[in-house]
Amino acid sequence: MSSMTRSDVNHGKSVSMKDVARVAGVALGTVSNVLNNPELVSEATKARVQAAIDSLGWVRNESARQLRAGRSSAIGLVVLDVGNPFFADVARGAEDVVYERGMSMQIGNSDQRPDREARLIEDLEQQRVRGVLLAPVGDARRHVERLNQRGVAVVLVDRVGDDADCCSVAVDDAHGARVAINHLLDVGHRRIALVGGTTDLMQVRDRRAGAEAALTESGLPATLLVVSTPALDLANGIAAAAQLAVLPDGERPTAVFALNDLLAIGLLQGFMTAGLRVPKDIALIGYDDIAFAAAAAVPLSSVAQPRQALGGRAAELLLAEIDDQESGNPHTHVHERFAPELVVRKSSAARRPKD
Amino acid sequence: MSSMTRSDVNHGKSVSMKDVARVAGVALGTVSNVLNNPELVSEATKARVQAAIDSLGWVRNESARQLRAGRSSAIGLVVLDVGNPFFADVARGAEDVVYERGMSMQIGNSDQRPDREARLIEDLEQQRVRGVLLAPVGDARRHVERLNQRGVAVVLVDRVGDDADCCSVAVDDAHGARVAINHLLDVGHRRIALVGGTTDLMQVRDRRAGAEAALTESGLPATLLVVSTPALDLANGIAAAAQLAVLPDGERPTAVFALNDLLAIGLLQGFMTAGLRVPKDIALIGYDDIAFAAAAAVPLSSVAQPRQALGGRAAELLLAEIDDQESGNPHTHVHERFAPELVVRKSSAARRPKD
DNA sequence: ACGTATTACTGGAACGTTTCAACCACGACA
DNA sequence: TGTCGTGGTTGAAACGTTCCAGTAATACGT
Repeated sequence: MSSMTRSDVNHGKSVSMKDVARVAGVALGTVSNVLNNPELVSEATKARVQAAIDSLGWVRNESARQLRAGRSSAIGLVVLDVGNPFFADVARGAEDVVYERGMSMQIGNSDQRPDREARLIEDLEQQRVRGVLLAPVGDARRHVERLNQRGVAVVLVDRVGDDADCCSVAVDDAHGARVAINHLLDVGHRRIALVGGTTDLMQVRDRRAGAEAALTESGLPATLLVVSTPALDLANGIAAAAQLAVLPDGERPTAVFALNDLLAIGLLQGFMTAGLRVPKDIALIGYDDIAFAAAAAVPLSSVAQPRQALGGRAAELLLAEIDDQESGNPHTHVHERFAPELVVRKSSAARRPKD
Repeated sequence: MSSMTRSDVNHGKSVSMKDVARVAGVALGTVSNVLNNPELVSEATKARVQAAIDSLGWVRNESARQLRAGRSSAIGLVVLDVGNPFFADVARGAEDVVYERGMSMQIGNSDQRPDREARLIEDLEQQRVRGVLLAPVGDARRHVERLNQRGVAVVLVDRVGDDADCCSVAVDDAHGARVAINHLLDVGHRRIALVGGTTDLMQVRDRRAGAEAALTESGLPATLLVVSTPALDLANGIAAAAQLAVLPDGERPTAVFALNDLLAIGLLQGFMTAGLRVPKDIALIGYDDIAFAAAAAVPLSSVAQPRQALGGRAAELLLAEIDDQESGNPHTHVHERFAPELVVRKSSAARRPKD
């Protein structure tokens, strides 16, 4: 029972730099220097300290480090739905940029619920993150103001933020919707449904507005049926399909513009089980062009967004603002807007004009 | 210039409880009591302190709190690929359980790279998380041992962990593969390909082993062609399809078992562009049964896993172990194994036995 | 031999919490 | 009248870092 292997070393209280210093026979400050300013320490002591660290299995305590520093080196990302590949890609794009700079990123999803969003932001504040990438549900100004006041930089993601006091990156949603609707009109549709979301989401408002504008601008005798859904996911797509499928043939829209691909894929599934054929009986176009869209039962036409670039650019803007803050440079907010691109696939194939 | 609105309040250094105490005219400890032991404080002071908090806009400093507490109230989740809906669902299941208990969860993805995995675990250690949910790439024993030694509980996710000193939740991968292969044999396939992954992933090893076992047990004169891919994602599926498509007709497998749905959907896409028809020219079956499988170009047969339950149960086990640790109870690791379920769809429809 | 740099290291303060022993006033009880 | 709780509050000591003003020792130029 007298042998002591590496594995019994750390069974008492957690080991601190003080312990390392004691074992290495140096002062606490020296240990700190080995870690943070190695050029100030002689090779010999460096080695001794390193040996002590290894033998004790010491691990830096991030809380203490942060407390002393007064701030963390992390940023937060708050998205509407991590389950949506769109946001997964945005997150990936942002993460790459953030890691590049040696910082870390904390992800949270609000599930489109304002209360959860508020709670997440509060948590991030308590953690003293340096910045927040926010894909807001509803009005973001409250959050932006609050965070700015605390010196936390904010970049709005997937949301034109020229009304708020912060940078933003977005894709021109109104334009995307306009293009989608024009395409449907082009191939001959006159009774179109727009499915998705509730108007507390800015994206939804913009896309609806774009769709309506396209319709009126066209001067064509076309109608737009708007179907709201509580969320923009597969399940709601399926439900909406059922709702549309029961309409009598002459009354049912001949094309559907879904406000995102999750909905579109759900609609597609719903139509298929209801015996409606896409695009023959009903055409379909989605939004986001997630990777699954091309592989859908009927390859899905969709409005493509540069997802990863969106996240990456957002992170870059955030880091730039943090840098400016740091160095005392004046910062002017920039609102970057990407252009969406229509990808036409089979789900909206040309229809012989019949009604 | 003498007026002072709420919004200039916090422009100097960050406000601390000491400031709150000063403004409220009480001792520091009293402020703390208002927050953590409100029943010890009179209503009058409680109100005064609260007012001070509001007017100063004080926000708790989580680092200081943690430093004092010696540990955080967070757990970490390390997954192989956040972009994969399988893990998104697992995360969701875990998150729900964790939040229920007032703790928080930090997600990281290793991208199937051992170095990234190690770095993530290191970060979590530095943050003094209470526990880690780990979907490991490669051998987890090293990590488990290290973390346990530090008093950090670990639960292995999607991985039978009876060889490691920790709890685990998993789905019986060998069984799932067996069922899939048996199904393909049943519908008449004799030249089968298995596509996916490299053997450093346990799931891959198990599924391959199960597939081989099914083949030999069947006693049928069937062959299994194994195609490795560096990752289990869409892109690799497409690449693998191209590789298979160029084989001469009599040599090409008549069915493919993809080790996950991402691959399967990629394969499907690849086959379609190569002019092969599923299931007529080549049948296809996936693994995971993610939501997109049913909506794929050809509805995808797949081996379903209880994804959310997996995550939820993992979190429960982790929290239970943490509780035991806390209360000094002895803890016995449990290895929970869920059963996968075959979902047959069109992509593996019966084939008229011809060769 | 003297001041002056330079290099390697030390010791202690500070960060913002939580916790805990001590204290005070005040009424109840003997 | 003294003693004992008791509800409300205080003050200070931790927690584990980083940072900075010193000190000690060595080398350098005059």
